[in-house]
Amino acid sequence: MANRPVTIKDIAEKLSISVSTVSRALKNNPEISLTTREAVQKLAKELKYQPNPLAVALKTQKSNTIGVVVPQIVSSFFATVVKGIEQVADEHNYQVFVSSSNEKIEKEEKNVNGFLNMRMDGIILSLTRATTTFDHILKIQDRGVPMVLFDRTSKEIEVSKVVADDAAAAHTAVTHLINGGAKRVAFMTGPEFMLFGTNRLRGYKKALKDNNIPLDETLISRCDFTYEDAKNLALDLLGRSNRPDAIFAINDDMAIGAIAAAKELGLNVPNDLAVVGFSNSRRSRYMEPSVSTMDQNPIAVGREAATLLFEQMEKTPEAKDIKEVVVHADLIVRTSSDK
Amino acid sequence: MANRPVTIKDIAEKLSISVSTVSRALKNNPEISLTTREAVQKLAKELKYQPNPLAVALKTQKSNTIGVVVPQIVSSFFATVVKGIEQVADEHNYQVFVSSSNEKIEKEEKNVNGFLNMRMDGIILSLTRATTTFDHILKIQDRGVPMVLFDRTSKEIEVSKVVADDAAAAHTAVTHLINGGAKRVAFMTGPEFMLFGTNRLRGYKKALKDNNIPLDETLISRCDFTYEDAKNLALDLLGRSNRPDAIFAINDDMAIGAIAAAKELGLNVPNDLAVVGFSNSRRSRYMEPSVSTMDQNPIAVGREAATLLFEQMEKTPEAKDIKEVVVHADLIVRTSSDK
DNA sequence: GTGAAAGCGCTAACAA
DNA sequence: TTGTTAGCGCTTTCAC
Repeated sequence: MANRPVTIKDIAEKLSISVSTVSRALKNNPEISLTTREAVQKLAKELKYQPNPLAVALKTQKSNTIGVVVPQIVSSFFATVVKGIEQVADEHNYQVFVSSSNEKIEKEEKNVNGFLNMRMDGIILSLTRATTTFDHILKIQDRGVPMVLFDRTSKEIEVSKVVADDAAAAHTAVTHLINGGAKRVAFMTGPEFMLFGTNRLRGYKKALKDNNIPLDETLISRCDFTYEDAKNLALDLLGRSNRPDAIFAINDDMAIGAIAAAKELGLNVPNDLAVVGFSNSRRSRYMEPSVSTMDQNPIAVGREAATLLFEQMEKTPEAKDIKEVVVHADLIVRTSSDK
Repeated sequence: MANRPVTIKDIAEKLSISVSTVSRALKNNPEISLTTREAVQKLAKELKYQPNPLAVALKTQKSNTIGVVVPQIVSSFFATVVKGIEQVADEHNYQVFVSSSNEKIEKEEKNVNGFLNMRMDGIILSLTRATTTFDHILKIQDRGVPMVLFDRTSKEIEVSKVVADDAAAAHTAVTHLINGGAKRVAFMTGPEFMLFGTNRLRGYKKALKDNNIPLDETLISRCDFTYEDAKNLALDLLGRSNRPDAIFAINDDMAIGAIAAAKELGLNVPNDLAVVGFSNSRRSRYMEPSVSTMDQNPIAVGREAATLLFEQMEKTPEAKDIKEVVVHADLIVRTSSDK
């Protein structure tokens, strides 16, 4: 028990050579004779030698790790973004460490500081809703550590970003509904202060305009992001005399609520009511097979963010330029399988 | 740009004292005069000194971190368990690092090795479904690093564990349905090879027996864990002449499917059909307000696992004993709010 | 009460 | 081709 890990020194002693020779041999440095190189590598394998990353990082000032801070990990959107990040980090042979700020700025600061202290080589983060002060972010730049923000970004800091095209996605979704024959498309969304809600609303309005459909403000309705609230809201919408013939819902919870309401009222989806739900992720499986979704494509968000980060890490500190990548959401059309 | 972090040496130089004095002063070592202690601490704060955890860990052979390996992070169950772990780690002033094995044993081994290399002080993990070889687990013990397994464990390794009481939970749920007046309780579950399915089935059977209700094998039905499959299965179940008057569903997807099927058939939930869904988490909000759920209590699982780990870390290597903690699921009864 | 020195495991400039 | 030395930032024994 408590078997000490094998060090470079152990190898050196067994082979009666110096540690520096071992170090070089392990890196396949051609300055070292092939014979010793092979001997070292063979023994290393036998002893299952693994370099101590702490020592390496302390010495080289680089840890081959990147840190990711997300507002919450209990969210398929963020969890999936992380997956995307891990994919490309893997390709670059970097380890990824994730921590969650739980929507609290103090935790966000703590996490960032922790990552900085750990000498991580790059940081990817998505801000808390409450983040209004940016000292900790500036500190990252101050240290010269590459960084990219995604999804929850801020105009107040100059840094590379990966964002969603909320307005364009909403435009696509609503256009799809209109092309399907809808004349009165309702928009179910959340509280006014949510930025992505505002952007999607913009796309909604533009789509109507582009199709010469007059805007009917009564079709824009807001409620909290819960199934129950959405269902009640939809019950109200669909109970009106001039009810909508289509609903664009801002997320899948709302779409599910809308469908439940429609069923309760005896409406057939999608014949009587077409629905497109904006989805964070694969949860669309909860929806009826005939409901189309806008998939926000979180894997792509993650991959783009990581790619941007690695681009920066390769550049010299002065050559770093700021980029902004927009990830497009995919419209996944599902046609009714009713008989 | 590229501002070098402040070190103990910087402080020592500014104060014209030795680094060892600074080191001691920062730890409030009473051997150091109060005057210098205060001077050092003041300057440290001014310069925003933060110890380099790499150097500390390298020197002290302890990193104040624990590692968590989960099969997947895109799962509210595991994500929530991690949250529970973080809570108690926070209380102990430990940092938590999480990595996902994506249900692949190679990745699991890689993660474990990474954590070991990083000299993490403890490891909490939940095995891949495919984990059948345990060399990497034994290596943890071999190194003398405290470890606890949760949820997905194995009888093949002697180690502390935190598990769910699947059988007892199922027993509670089914008893609840019977007490509510159900005579024919159906059990909707997944493929046969899933261990928790087997355990819950055991609880189901025992509950029937304890209530003198004869087992009707036709009420035990299996399908894949998707909404669509569950709905179809329920349509079949509920379409029978002697249909069940209650359904115990093994997870919330299935419960949702069952409810959708009931509605489609014009049955009122819970009057015509009582439903209890076994839930991983808070997703029960998708369910109708009148559906009760067994909450698996993942936060508690996480907290218990971490608590067990810290207990072990405090003990001397030889005094470590193996414990097994069972976390009980909570029955959350929701009564119909129908008017 | 404080400092000098060694060492954690590794890398790299400089010598030989 | 290989070894010696210094040092990354910190802790800790031993001296004074």
